[in-house]
Amino acid sequence: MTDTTTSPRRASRPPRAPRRDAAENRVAILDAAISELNHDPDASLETIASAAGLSRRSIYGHFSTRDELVAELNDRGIARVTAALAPIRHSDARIALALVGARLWSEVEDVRVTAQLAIRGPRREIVGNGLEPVRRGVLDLVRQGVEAGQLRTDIEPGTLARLIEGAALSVLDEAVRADISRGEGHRLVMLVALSTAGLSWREAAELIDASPELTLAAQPDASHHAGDTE
Amino acid sequence: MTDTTTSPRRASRPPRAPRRDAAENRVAILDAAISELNHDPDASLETIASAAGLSRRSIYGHFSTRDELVAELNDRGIARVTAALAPIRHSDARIALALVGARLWSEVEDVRVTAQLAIRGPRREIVGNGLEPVRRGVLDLVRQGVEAGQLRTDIEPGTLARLIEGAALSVLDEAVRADISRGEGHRLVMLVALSTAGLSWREAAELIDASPELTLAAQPDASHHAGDTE
DNA sequence: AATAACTTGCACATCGATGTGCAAGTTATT
DNA sequence: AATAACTTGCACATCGATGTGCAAGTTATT
Repeated sequence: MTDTTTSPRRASRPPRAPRRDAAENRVAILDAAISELNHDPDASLETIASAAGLSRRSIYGHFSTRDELVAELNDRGIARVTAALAPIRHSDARIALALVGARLWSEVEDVRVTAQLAIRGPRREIVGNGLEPVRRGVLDLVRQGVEAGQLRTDIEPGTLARLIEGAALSVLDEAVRADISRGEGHRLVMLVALSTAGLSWREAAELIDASPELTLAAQPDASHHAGDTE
Repeated sequence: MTDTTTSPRRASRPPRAPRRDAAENRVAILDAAISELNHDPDASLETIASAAGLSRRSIYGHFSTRDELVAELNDRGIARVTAALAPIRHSDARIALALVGARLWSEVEDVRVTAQLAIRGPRREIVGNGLEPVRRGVLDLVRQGVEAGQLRTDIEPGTLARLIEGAALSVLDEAVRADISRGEGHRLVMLVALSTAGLSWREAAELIDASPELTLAAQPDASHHAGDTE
């Protein structure tokens, strides 16, 4: 049990601090869970545990139920997404939307589980609540863009916002499927977001290339092949 | 057991024909399964049975295992998709792609389960095989369009084909979520497919409005199941 | 009206997964 | 070196779901 009793009992020796390896294992479990649940949303604790290099029993030392583990995953995902998207503000809604895609992309692995949980499955409603602020943000961007005459007006903003969200998700799916490089996926998700928003592919490319924020965002490391477009 | 023993035993009275209500129940089960699995891909047989107005036990009179039921659902879905998409051929790949979206849309309810199964979950590979021909078809269309200079060239055809597929799927998701009208969804799925393919929203609208095949396809009214095969 | 086809409800076996308790081992920390 | 923190393996209880057998009921069809 990792439970750290914070309440100091008087007239008793101070309890020893929790061990470091335990904390590492906790992280290992979370990482393994993310990875396994990406492949199969119903992966068992047994599967997750062994992917983390631990026994199933040990998981219960860190999370008292499976649901608690998943909830924690979800919270972290939401926190990351929120943190990544919060600072985005731009006079050009198109650029802002592309940025949303780009930032999301850089969180792919960790965020995908959350996204999936939020969209499908019986808990959709409950889990999705945490993402509400993010969705509102995207919706606001869409509205802003529509008013500025930069985005399509043939689809109702609310719907459009969700479609953009969905389009971005398919890029994440494709990324997992085809093991896309970081740089490639980065550009891809921006292109798709802009396309869904109504731009032609040439307009999208132009916008991205002309905008320093967007090209810069592509740099942050290319763990795979950094190779430019062929 | 619905098992119709076709082998005629000599020197015995001909076995009575299977009853009609049994066939109806079978259909009811399939329909209920489609509907329930749309909400929760892991819906139990109990849930499906009661949605069909039958007892769980009765399902085993029609399907010997749960997997068999799901497999049948899947086969039907594939058959319908294949049948709906096969006749599509058009000199303009853009129109053909929009048609793909439109035809898919008209099968929404029945097809969504199949699509989900094909994309997510541990059986992805296996289930997806049946859709291979369809996917090749879309890929061919994309290639055709790229060669004709009608579609975007900044995304590799294979990837683009899957992204279009994914975009269409999000419309289906949105449809279930927001209970979109048939006519609206019809147009939506075409717009999104074309947008993902690289057209600007104005180009897409123009193309759709100028093309009789596409506008006509929108008509087929809101009548539900036009009548099951056989 | 007779009969086969079907449905239902119950009891039961089985499976995979979750979650607990405990004793015996390891390992980080003091 | 001592000790608390942690992990492990086992046994066990429980749960929800699948699948079967069977006897007793219904209902379509002849």
